[in-house]
Amino acid sequence: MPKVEAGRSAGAPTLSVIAARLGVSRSTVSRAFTRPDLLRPETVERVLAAAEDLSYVPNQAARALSTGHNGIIALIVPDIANPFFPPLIRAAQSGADQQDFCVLLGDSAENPDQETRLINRFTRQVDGFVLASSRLPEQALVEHAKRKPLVLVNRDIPRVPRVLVDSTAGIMQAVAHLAELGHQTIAYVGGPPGSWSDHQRRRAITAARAEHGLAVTMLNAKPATYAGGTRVVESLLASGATAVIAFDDVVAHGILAGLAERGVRVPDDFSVIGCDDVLAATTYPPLTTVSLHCADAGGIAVSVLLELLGGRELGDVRYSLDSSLTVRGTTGPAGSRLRGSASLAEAPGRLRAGLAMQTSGPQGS
Amino acid sequence: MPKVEAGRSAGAPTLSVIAARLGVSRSTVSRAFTRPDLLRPETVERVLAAAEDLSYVPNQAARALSTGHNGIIALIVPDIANPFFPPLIRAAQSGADQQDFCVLLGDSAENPDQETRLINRFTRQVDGFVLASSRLPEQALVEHAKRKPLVLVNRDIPRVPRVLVDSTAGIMQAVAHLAELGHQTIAYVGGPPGSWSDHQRRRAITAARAEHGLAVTMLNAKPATYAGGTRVVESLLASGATAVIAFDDVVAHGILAGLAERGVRVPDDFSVIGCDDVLAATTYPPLTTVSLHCADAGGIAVSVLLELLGGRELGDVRYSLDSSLTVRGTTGPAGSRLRGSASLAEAPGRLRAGLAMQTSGPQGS
DNA sequence: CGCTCTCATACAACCGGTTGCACGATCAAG
DNA sequence: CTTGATCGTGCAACCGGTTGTATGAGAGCG
Repeated sequence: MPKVEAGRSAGAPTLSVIAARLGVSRSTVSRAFTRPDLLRPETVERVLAAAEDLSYVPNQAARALSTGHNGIIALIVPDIANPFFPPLIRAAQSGADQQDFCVLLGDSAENPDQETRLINRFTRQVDGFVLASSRLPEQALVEHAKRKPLVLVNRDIPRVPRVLVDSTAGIMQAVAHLAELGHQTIAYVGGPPGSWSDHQRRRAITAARAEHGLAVTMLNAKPATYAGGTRVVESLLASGATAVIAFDDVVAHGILAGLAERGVRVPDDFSVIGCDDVLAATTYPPLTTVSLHCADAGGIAVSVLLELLGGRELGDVRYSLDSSLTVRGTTGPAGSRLRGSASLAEAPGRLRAGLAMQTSGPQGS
Repeated sequence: MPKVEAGRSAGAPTLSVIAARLGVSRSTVSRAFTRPDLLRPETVERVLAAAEDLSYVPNQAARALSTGHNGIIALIVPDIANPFFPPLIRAAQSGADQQDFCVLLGDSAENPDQETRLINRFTRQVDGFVLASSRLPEQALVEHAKRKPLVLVNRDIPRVPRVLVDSTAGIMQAVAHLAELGHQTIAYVGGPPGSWSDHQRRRAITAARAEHGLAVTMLNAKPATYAGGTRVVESLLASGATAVIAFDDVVAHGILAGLAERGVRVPDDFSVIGCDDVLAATTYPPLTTVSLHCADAGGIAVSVLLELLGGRELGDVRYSLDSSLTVRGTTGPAGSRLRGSASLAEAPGRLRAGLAMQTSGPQGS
């Protein structure tokens, strides 16, 4: 069995080998691949046949060296395991692939320093960047954008190409939906600090609150994970809310679990709305959530980047993808919560106090 | 604002620029980075300072051309969005990063042709491959392994380095667990054709069945997704089983949804066990599942690959990671299923027949 | 004081493609 | 039959590093 060499592959044939074999020059062989229109069709034919025969694969490093582009773009996300990203990554990879680009993936672990490290490392080998939900300060991003073509996802910085998954409309619909169901006090459980999406959602909720005359308690899942969602349930119930909008589907599921543990039934006693619509397919009842086009964002970001690489002048690019509420099974009419008493029996003092307060308030529908 | 050039970055300084500026030769500059021990410390100092000053970044393509290695490894998975993979990908990326390697990610969409395309495309730019759950025929993989260093995850091919997430132990425990709970007829809902994991799980179940004297119905989720899981519920109930082991957590959740739709309560009426333990954090009650060390698999695969690239001779590498059952909330004692009659009331004819058959059989516990 | 020997650095070839330009052949038009 | 355009191909420089070898300066030694 032939041993595979570590560095350059064993007998990987080069242009010269093919050229020698055919008695033509290296440039002819090269052109057979890059500019076949300059060659006699028959010559192209011969070269390709020989290449095929030797299973020749052009050396991309050499090509990159002379042409100045590598055919690679970098995609950096804060957390691959966050279900928001895989669809985005997949779309990005597929879009890149269609135009003969590869994707270098980086996971910054929600850590700006790590993100910077990755950017610096990748800079050597890629033609451009897509940074999804970057946690870097605006100034740093502007700086990087000057050095290499760069497209942001879910960061809104003027004059830096960006693709935004805009949850405003969906969140507004979510609030309206809860209002229609008769909820009067709701809560928002926020996400990680520095998250553009979180900011945007907070703003949307605040705006919608006025319109519908609701009381909104702002809480935070710390961290913004399933466990964080479960943990926040105590304050959530104490707040007197009868419905919650969560930063994302993961937190929403954590909240669902926390509610279930306390015997609070969903949607009978409490309504829960998620955000992202990436986990709908994993619970029963299925989660009412704000659907975003996160996969599209990945595809669009890549195509913008490739346009940029193609040298096109695009001006100030700012794509905004809209959103809408998808009503499924975790939202229902308000006012029935006090029937379920299991939660009261088991509830700790603070929770009970919260419920008592709630009782004295006005009850809708 | 300085325009960023498409191809090679605007004024990206090269070795020569630094060399000229310092009045030294290019090789000296180069060695300041690669072999500083050959230079006078003071010289190294000066070079590094100048490099820093000009924010010099070595051109990886040029480096790759002369050294023969790119500092990139490829990782190809069948489906990024399958929650089994993100932890694996993250571990792989992080492991690679620690040794100054980058990861090119490919998604084959469960399609062997696409997988081959990606491999061929990537071959130009990477030093080696990690193929996770490859859908390629054994022969093709052996062939590829001859050309480039390659490590498989969840494919067991002699003389090709491989890391296996072995679910046998966990599945055995799962069957034992169900037997202890008094289940006598159980079902296995299998995964995608060609999946090594599915094969392995089938074998484990078959082996365990004999030991515990259980009847096992083999079913298939088509496709092996949430929707497929939901769809298989009808035949599942018709089979007379009172518990099911699903190919993976996603299918298990689909089954949970399908059961819930029919009013079959879990775990009171029916027990469900998943596999992978990657989605436990998304339902209530939390899923009883077979825990695998999928993240570890990614990390190990990468470190094996890097050892290979380092030129180490490792012999026939075959890592096997074990598994175990994690009991959570979706499994319970058998025998109570017939109490829940909602499902009977709504059940279509075939389902009812299935239940009738079941009734005539022996009932445990 | 001259001769090694060592050390730091310079020179130049090379990695494997790409590409502007030159050259010779072919062919049509004058 | 000459002339000039056109076409196909070869030549050679170049991309930006790496690395084996040559060179020169200075230290150590007799």
